[in-house]
Amino acid sequence: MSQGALPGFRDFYPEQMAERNYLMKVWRDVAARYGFVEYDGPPLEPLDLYKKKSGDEIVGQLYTFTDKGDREVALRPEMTPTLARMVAAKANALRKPVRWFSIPQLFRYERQQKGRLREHFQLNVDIVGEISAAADAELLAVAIDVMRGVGLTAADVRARVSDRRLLAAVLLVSGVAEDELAGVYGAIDKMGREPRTVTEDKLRAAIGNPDATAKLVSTLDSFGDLDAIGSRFADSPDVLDQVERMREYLRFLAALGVGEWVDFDLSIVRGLAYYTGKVFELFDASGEFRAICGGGRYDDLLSTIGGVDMPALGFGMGDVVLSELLRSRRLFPPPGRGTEYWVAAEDETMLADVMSVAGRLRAKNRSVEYALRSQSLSRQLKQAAGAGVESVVMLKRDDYSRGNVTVKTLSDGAERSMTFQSLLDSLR
RNA sequence: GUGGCUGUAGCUCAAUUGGUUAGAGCACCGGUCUGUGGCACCGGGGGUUGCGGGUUCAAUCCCCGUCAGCCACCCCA
Repeated sequence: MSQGALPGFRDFYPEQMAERNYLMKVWRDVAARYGFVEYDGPPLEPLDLYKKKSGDEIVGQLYTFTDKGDREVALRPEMTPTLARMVAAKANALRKPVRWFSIPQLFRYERQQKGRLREHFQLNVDIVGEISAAADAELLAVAIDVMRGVGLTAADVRARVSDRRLLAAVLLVSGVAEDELAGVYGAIDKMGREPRTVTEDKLRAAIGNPDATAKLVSTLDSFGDLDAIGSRFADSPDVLDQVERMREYLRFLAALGVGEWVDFDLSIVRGLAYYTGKVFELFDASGEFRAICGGGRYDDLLSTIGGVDMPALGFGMGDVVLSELLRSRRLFPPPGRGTEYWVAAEDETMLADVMSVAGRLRAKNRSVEYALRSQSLSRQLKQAAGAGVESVVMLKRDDYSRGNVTVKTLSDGAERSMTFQSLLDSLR
């Protein structure tokens, strides 16, 4: 076996490159449809940029090294800190709200698994400077429209939405202490993937007040039902206020035409510590793959990183899981047509004539190939068929000396004789 | 980083429960069909059986290590 790429890194052969280009085109088209403009930043950043946001423990999961100028640097594991820096630097000059997107290649030093490599491309879409839930709805609609753009339906993919503030209100009203919230978040985040008894044990361990635990456990069944949450906590103004905000969000999503993709699910927490409000994840409905996309509101990050107080929200959608899903559903488009014309000569001494014809066709913006050495006509046609060209321009010695060529259509074998000039004239 | 499963040509798989020059199909390259392709036929390249060690008269097959892949944990981009 030859040694392949480094673990978790990919070689993109033409076939995979076509898939990657297709996906990126959909990403760009959909983002543009919503008025987002593309930006990019450096793939290498100061290590401090990530420490500032996530603390020192994140360093173990990054590609880091000391450069020749003695700087601690890291390959970017995510785009948001870079975005925050860039926006903060020009905060006053930018028209608000900022609607930017990017498709960075990101790196993470972790053991690879299906759907999770050490390198991937990720669509990042962010809105900065807008607190309205309309912005949250707009953001999720972009992610869902990408699903539509690649041919997936609301039966294939579900968007699960929640809000940190609603969850916090429910927990606090139930009697969970402020400093216990983080531990409870962890247990709730996993409740969809673990037996209920495990979740209950974790809650008991995380919460000091037994009454609070009992109340919470009895509420878990209602986590997917916003109305049930509302009626269960009807005596809590804090919860009701958040329930009403969630209803507004869901109304906006329906207005944007993506309501049928969305499920309310209070157990969506998202791991990142910086999310402050609405959060969402996109999953394939069969549960076969990892999350396709995750995002939400992170109103405090700009001030943490850039020293500018601006509300912000965004999502990341990686190419790995989505590509796996599209491959399994056979949704990648068939390879596009490659070369249009193949120039072949009946006479093996005519290679220079072949090149001349190819050159003039290329000057007309046509893609043209030919055998790079003199070969039998049989051989040339075989190569033309292998290359998948539509037409072969055949040069026969006597004919060509009078300015004539024969154009053969490979699909039906039909041949037409014409002057080369008329062929050129027919091409705009 | 921890644990489990797996590892034979580019791909999919064989190889009498250790037995001697590791095979086939597809793919690729070339040839014939006496200069018009996709068919058919013929031929060719390509494996130190992931790598290293051990047991044995003998290892693709058994044991250990290592690397890689897959899965779970961790963690989430």
